[in-house]
Amino acid sequence: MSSQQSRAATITDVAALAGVSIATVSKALNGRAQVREETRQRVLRAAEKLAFQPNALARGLISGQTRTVGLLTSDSVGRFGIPVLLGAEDAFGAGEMSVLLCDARGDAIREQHHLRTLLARRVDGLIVVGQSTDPRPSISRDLPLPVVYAYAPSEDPQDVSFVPDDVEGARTAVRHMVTIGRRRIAHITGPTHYQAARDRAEGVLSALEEAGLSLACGQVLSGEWSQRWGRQAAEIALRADPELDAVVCGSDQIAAGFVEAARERGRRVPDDVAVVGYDNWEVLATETRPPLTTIDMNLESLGRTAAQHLFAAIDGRATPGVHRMPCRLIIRGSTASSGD
Amino acid sequence: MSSQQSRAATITDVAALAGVSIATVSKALNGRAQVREETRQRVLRAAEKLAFQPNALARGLISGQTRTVGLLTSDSVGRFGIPVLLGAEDAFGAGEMSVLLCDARGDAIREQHHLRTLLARRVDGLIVVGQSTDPRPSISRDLPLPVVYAYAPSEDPQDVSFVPDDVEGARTAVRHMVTIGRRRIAHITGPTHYQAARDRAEGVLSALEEAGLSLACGQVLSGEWSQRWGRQAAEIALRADPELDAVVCGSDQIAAGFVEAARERGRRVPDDVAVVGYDNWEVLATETRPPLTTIDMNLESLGRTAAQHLFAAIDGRATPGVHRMPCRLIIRGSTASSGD
DNA sequence: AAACCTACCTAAAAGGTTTTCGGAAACGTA
DNA sequence: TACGTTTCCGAAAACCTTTTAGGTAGGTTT
Repeated sequence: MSSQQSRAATITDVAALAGVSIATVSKALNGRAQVREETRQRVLRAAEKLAFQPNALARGLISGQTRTVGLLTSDSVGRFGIPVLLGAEDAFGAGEMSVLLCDARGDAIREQHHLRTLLARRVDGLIVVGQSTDPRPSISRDLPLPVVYAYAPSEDPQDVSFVPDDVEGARTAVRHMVTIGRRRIAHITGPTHYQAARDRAEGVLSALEEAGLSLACGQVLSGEWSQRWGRQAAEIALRADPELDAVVCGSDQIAAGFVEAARERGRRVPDDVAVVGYDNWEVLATETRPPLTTIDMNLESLGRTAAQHLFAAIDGRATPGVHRMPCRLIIRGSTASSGD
Repeated sequence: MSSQQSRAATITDVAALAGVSIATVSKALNGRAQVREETRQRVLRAAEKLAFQPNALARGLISGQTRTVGLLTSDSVGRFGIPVLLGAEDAFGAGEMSVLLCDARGDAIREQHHLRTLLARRVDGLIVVGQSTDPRPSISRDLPLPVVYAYAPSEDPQDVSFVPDDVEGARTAVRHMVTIGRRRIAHITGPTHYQAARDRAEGVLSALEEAGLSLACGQVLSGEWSQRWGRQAAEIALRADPELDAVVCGSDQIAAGFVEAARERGRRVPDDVAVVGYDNWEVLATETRPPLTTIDMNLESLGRTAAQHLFAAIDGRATPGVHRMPCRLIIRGSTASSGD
């Protein structure tokens, strides 16, 4: 504790220094009328001198508003929760809101515990961030404050949820392949017990149907969300369908594995086989050879939107239901023949 | 707002329901003596029924303690800040502390702004998380609360900082190479304007000297922190020194690039060339072929330690200075010939 | 000179909790 | 009965700020 001041200045200290009452200080500092300009200046100088910061606790006690929201995540380590978190923090940070971060580590007990302390702290609202797009139990029942779910929707349709539109995202990927002239398109993705895998497969199939094409390899190739599976699947797919000219992958990891294996087997990407990934996980997608065309779920934007919607809900204007947020196509070398 | 209760219960409501004064309620709930067991039970039942949660604002106003710490990060997107953040949240979450998250986006102005609001909220302490191990300006001067720096140390030696011991980490990597019988060891790393690159290079050189070896390739190969540079450097190094039998890389990204390029040039890893990375960035390190032996900076542990130290500092027990936290070697296939 | 207005400022209450101190009741003792 | 003890409970102050209602001083009008 090198240079710790005794204690933070209060409005009383400022009042004493400025030679006025605390009521006048409050009005001067908050821009109220009813205070002479000269007096206001005197107060301002005194506050400046004492580095006065109004105690947010006292203020919150009166107003009933803490200007704080809770961010309850179940997915600390994952790369999905973080961008959402950042988008939310971004939206709030612009104003005067602060974010109270709680990580439940996927444990319901811990989540309840955190919920209680957030309630005790009288947060104005709550954002619940999931670790996958699978629906999760609602916590909003009988809760005296607005709640918004991000990434993982609530099971209760009365709640407000924001999720990426994976079906449409996958459709976008397929349409892109069709646009660049590909006809034999396969789909390699993660475990089917993930909603994300099912949604993306659904999108792929519907877009293929629309284009009058059938799925290459005869079926969706489901495995893990790993590079290793991407490599394995590459061998399976390239053997099963030598005419294969495009692969839509369920993740960038899978796509990276595919690209690597295809390259080793002498297939040129994108000339022989075009590849599109999913997630736009930059460190991966930009480092493959060639860099990956991929679908970006706009997670930061999703987080920001969720936060903005929470503002609306705090003001009493909520729009229940699951809101599907658009994804966007990022074109890189794995589908663009003209270099990376 | 489907099922919003009118408003949270206060201690007055509990007192009325239990037929006692608010003072008695407070004492009963906080386990004070001076209250008959039967009365306590009555109060407890009333509180339970009303789902009473003591207002943390009121409580903090009295006690002068908010049981809240601020987490000020400049590195939202990076993979270094996050684990530290998690470790800190972990250490606090175990107790009753909450974390107020602020992201300055590397902007000094925004940092000042966040600092002011944290002060206004009367946080009990502050953790400042940097985005690299380069020293950063102190914010603790004349601040009326304890501050701990994590990952990026403060420029002021009076402050308390926790950083990974990169010099020793790099030495560990080299010693491992020597242990498995390698003699011609090169070092490929990131830009020298990073403290991390300089520290790791220093560690490599000192460990080589200790072992009586000289650096292969004649010099440290500095480039970017990217896979691409790892590939380029592989060509340079393998041409410059065909007898090369080990490479210590400054990051897993560089190591991944090196392994890939070496493989393509027909060098077997680890049989011909052993490779060790840095960071233990799992998604990368476990997906290369073979998986990477690497140095883990124990960032979560570092964050936890910083948080625990902040507790101590809040209690008035601080230990100024830069604390270097040990790294650990993770052995995988890129140095273990019998491995996967 | 009395009444009124305006401009500026202050006293006090409110918000919810904890803590201190005093008081009341019950009981035992002289 | 008078007094001291113990046990339990309640009144009130304190934390810091904002807001409301009221008060004072000076000037203007009748």
